[in-house]
Formats: sequence, structure tokens, C-alpha cells
Amino acid sequence: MSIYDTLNDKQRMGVETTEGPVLLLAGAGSGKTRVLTHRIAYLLEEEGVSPWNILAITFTNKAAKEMRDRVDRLVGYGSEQIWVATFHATCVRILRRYADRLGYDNNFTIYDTDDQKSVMKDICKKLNIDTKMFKERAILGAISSAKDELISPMQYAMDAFGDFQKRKISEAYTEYQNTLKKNNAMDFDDLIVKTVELFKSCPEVLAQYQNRFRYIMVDEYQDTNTAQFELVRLLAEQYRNLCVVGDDDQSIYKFRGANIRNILDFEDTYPEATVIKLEQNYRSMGNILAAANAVISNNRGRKGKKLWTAESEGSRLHLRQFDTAQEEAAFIAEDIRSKNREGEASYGDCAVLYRTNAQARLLEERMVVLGIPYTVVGGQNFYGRKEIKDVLAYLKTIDNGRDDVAVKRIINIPKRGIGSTSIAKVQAYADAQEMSFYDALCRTEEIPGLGKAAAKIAPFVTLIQGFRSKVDYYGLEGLLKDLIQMTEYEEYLKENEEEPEDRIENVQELVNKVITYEAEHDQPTLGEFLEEVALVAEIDNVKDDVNRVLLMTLHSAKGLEFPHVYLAGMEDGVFPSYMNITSDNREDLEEERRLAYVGITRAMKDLTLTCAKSRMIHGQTQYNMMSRFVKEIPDELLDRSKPKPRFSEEEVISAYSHTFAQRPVYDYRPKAVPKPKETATAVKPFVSQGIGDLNKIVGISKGIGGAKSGLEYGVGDRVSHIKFGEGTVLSVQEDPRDYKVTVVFDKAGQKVMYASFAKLRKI
DNA sequence: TAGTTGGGTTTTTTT
DNA sequence: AACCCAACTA
Repeated sequence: MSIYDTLNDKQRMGVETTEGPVLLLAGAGSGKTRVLTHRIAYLLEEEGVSPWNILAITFTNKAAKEMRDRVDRLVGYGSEQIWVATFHATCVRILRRYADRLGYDNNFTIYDTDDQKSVMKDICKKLNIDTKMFKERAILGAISSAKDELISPMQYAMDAFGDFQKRKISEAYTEYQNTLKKNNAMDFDDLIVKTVELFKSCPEVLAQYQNRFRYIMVDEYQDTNTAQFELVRLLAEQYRNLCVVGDDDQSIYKFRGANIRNILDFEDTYPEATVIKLEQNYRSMGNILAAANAVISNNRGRKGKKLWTAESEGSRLHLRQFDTAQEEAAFIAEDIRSKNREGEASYGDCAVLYRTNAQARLLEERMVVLGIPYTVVGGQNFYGRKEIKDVLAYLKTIDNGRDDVAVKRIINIPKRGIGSTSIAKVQAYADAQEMSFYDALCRTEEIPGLGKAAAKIAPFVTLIQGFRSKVDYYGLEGLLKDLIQMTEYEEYLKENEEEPEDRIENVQELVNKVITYEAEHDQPTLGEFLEEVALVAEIDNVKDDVNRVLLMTLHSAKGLEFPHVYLAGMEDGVFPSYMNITSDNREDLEEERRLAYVGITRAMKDLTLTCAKSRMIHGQTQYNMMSRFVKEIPDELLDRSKPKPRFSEEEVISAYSHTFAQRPVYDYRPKAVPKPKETATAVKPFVSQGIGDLNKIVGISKGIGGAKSGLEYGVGDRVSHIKFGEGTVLSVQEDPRDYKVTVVFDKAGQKVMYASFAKLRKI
């Protein structure tokens, strides 16, 4: 009996065909990850391949980690030597060694969307581009698309010759790349593009990696773009042992440059390829699969395959239409609660999927009202918060003084009396002398017309220099703590931001994050920490062992599965989105349909489709018809019964009475020098009252439903933390997104932390 | 320079 | 509805 005996014939073929190119067309739920992990195990155990010679590229860090864990369980050794990472992480790792060959420092910074935008803003000003006509976003979008296709600024300029609009974009593109290089920074797209560039300009570097990666596997191949394809092609050129796994029906990232032709034309690029189709689905009940097949069969551009299951039909899909989006959200929350009470499903078995992040709000409100523990994936990323970005900008400045964006972000935070006029003067000097913004700051006495502002800049420079000289001496944790203290950042938050307590806690959370990072790495460096932080996706932080309902977009849900799934907002105009209905490109609608296919196939046992006749979008009420995708599902698969009231009247009413609907509308903008107390009483109570209610409700529902808090530990339990050691849980507080845990550590004292970040263990 | 106000725009999806 | 930005005022 070997570990391979549990595989079906096709899966086994995928595992054992290790030589040459392989295209594994793996339908949803067909055990694709199993094949990949067993394939790696097979290479190691049966073929005697060194783990060092294997490269596996995944779509998210979460998937990478999961793959490593599963390989670990199969073979029990050597898995840490296998290179398993996302495209971006892979490229960063290579570039950290060789970026100098392209004229960057190896400690380059990674720019996120925000950083890109502020660079582009400056460029538009510099090039006199009218941002009314050409939006920064649009220009950046065009640049990103060009990079996805490996089109250099120079090539772009040549294509743009006769076209005014394109010429403008071309100028911006050229300037943008120059700025990034000057700042020693790369954006997400650059990571791929520059790696390809490196391989093309330095054959000896390429040869080294080609030689190392004798077996290459790429997951979610249908979502690779042209640049990523080229990267893989180059790496695999020598041994040609390239195994790509994907499902053309699940290609949903065209907007991000994914080129579906990569998978459709794989056999043209590699004529000797072995093609294996995995069509047996092990995830969903028959009716769910039938619905998915019916919907996707309306698409033309496909490889063509039909999923089947040995499972029984299961129950029909539920379809419910409501008058308003509020009622829809209320129904979903109530339905989940009743399933939980009746023991049909735990909260962690349920997921609510929707097309746009904005739809999360209403659902979230209802979850709060009913006291259902939930997690929203996506939306505002932890590292996207203002306070986190500020602190990170300090760290970036310390790490890489050439990163102008970071320096400018914090030069006047907290307020140092350095305004836009002074900044402009410094920038002008920096441009003239061809030096970085920070270097110019160091020579304020040479800058004309700065006057008194020079005296305000000097302490800032001293501050940064001070941190730099101390980094090696006191480590990252010390640096960060010192930084927060010296800048009096928390005081700044208290005086200038709404809800400063939450923000301060977020900053503390970042400190914990640094501590964890330092504890997990033998040779922690500031640069590496910043990089790790730059490449995390929201989904990477979701722990699936926590008993909570997950709310997320259909895109985020790719690759996941849940016993009970709700697809909310099944309306024309929402899903498929208005943009794609009006598009005259047939392919756009097909991509939406693939998204529907992804959504349906997430469900294992039970699938509920809901829609509303009216909902607010951008502050206006829209009236939508039921989604055309729902109509593509054969009627006999649907249960259209009226939503039956599951609760007594009073129960429903009492639940509604907690609604946030009466919450007064107020301006969230930071007030001018707010008197802290006053703000606290004027604004805070409504929010904290809501959360207070929530706590009560959670408590009640725990009592009634017997639901667990979703954490393995509770108040009074002894827990251990990777850095702080052992301690006792003082309190656990429900926060809309997470549990806030207060622990008194034996050595480190009292700390407040978020459960999902803190990784506490019960002992 | 800092803070206020009013007007205009929007992401649909994300490494 | 929420957010961002430019123009205006103290």
C-alpha cells in the first residue's frame, strides 16, 4: 500500500509523468493540489530528485504554504528545500541577488498601488499632463498592461507614434520607469518584467537557474500573463520538465493581464506535451455540479471538458429573490444562524461570496446584529492602513534613502511645519543636482530660498541618521519601538485621527508582527521584513481552522471550498457587472461567466443563490433583474420556494431593533485640533455601543447555540506566544474583523493583540 | 502652513 | 455613500 494507491488513473498519470512538458487540465475540485503534492513526493521518493531541483509556483502565499505542509506530511523530510512560492516572491528572491546587474541596488523597495499613484501624480505635474483628461489610474493601468505584455517604454513609444493619447502615456511610462529606478524601487509588475530582463541580458544567471530547476510546476496556469509565461518558458528551456496545472474555465484575471491563450495554446508551444484531463470531481454534490456545467457550457472559447461526480445529487440549489439588498443580507445571516442552531453547519462551514467588495458592508451589518462570528477577506488590507503605511514609510526611509515616496510621506508626519512649498523647493534642488530627495534634505544649507524651513528639516535628517546608525545595534524590534517613541507617533494619532485607540492598536500589532518575524528568521533584516510585508495578500492571513463565516469576493474564493456557500447579489448589473454587460466584447461576458462557474463550484453540499430587486449603488437606488447566469441553470435543479420564516416574529423584530440603520451620519474626516474628550463622547459611543451590543449578542448566541468562539483558547487559559513566551488570557474581545486578545505574559507583561496575527497556542 | 469646505469621482475583480 | 482633491481662509 503506497500513498499513490488512493489516486485515480488520471491523477496517477499526472503524478508519474514527470518527464517533458505536461498540461494538466484540472477541473474544479478534481484533486489538483493532491496531484501536485503527490507529484513532488513521487519525484523525491521514486525518482530520487533532490528537493533543491524542484520549483513550484503558486498563486498565493497561502497556497504555497499549504502545498509545503502537505508535501511535508507525505514525505516527512526535505520539503523546506523545495522552492515553493508565488511568481512575485520567486522573482524578488532572484532579484535580491542580481538586481545590481540591471542597475538597481539589491535592496530595492517594492511599490504598492498607493506609491505608484503618488509617483504618477508628480510625473503628471512635471510633464504637464492634464489629469482631468488622463487619470493617473488610467495611465498606470496602461503601463501595467504594457508590462504584462513585456512591452518596454521604448517599444511603447514606437507603437505610439501617430496617436496623441498613446504618446502622452508613452512619455509618462518612460518617466515613470526612470523615477522608479532613481528611487531604487520596483512595482509589482516590474518584479516579473525585470527578472525576465535579467535572464535575457545575463545568460549566465539564467543558466544557473535553468540548471537548478530541473522540475518546474505552475499552479493556476490559466491566470498567468505573458510576462509570467515568458519567465517560465525561459526557466524550463533546458530540461523542459514543465508541468502546468490549470482550468481554462476558471480564468478570471484578464483585467490583471492574464492571458488565457497561455493555457489554450500550451500544446502549440510544446508539441510534445502530454495532456491529462482531470474530470472527476470530488468536491460537490451532483446538482451543484450539473448547475456549474450548465452555466459554463454557454461559453465558446474553452478546451471543453465535463465534470462528473460519483456522489449523489444532493439537495437542489436554493434561489431566493428579495425586494431590497437589506432583506437579502438579513436572510443570509438568519439562514446561517439557523443552520448553525440546527446543527446543519458550523459557522466555519459557511461562506458568502459576492462580486464587489462594497457588498460586504450590508452582510457584515447583519452578521453583527445576529452575533455571528465572521471574517471579511479583502477590502482594506492591514498593510494598507494609513497608520501602518506611515510607520512602514519610516522603516523604508531608514532602509533605502533613495525611496523618495517614503521620505515624502513622512517628512511632515508628525507635523514638523514642513509644508508643500518647502518640499517643492527641496525637490527642485534634488532634480537640478540629480540626487535623491533625501540627499537633498541633507544639504538644506545649499538650497536657495528655503529660509527658516531649513531649521525644521535638520532635526528630521538627524532623526533618520540616528535610526540608521542604531539598526544593527538594537535589532528590528528595538528600532521600531524606538521609532514610535522618538516620533511620538501615538500622540500624533491621538491628536489628529478618528478612533486613535484602534490605530494605536494596529501599530502595536505591527510591532508584534516584527517580533514574530524576528523570532522566525535566523538572520532577520529590515529589507527582508519590508519585502515580506509588501507581498502578502489578504487571503494569506485567513486561517481556516477558525470557526467563522467567511465573507469575500468571488475572486478571493478561487481555490477554496466550503460545505455551504451563498452567492449574493445575483443580479444583472452587479453580476455580471454593468461594465461587462455593456461591453461589446463577447469575451468580457465569458470571463464573468467563468467567475460564476468558480462561485458555484466552491460549494460542496449546499448552494444558495440570492438576489434583490433593488439596491443602492454609489448612493443611488438601482433596480436590477435576476442575473442571466441564474437563468442558465436548468429549472429542475432549483428550489425557488419562498423563504420560510425560520424564527418567531418577536425574535426577528428584536434582532432588527439592534440595526445600525439609525446610526447618525457624521463626517469621518479628522477634525481640526479636536479636543479628545469631546470627540470621544460625540462620535465614539455609537460605534462602541454597536460593538458592545455585539459582545452581548455573541455571548447570548454562544449560550443558545453552543457555538464556540472560534478560538482554541478562552479567558483564563494559559497560552504561549512565539516571542513573549507564556501567559494567561485576560480577555477576548470581538472586533468586526478579528478577536482582540489581551494576555498577561509572565515575562513580557500585558499585551493586546489580534488573534489571527498573534498565533497564540493553548498550553 | 494648517485646517475647512465644497465639488467631483468612483473599483469590478488583486499579486 | 464614501473618498479624494483643489481652492479658500485664518
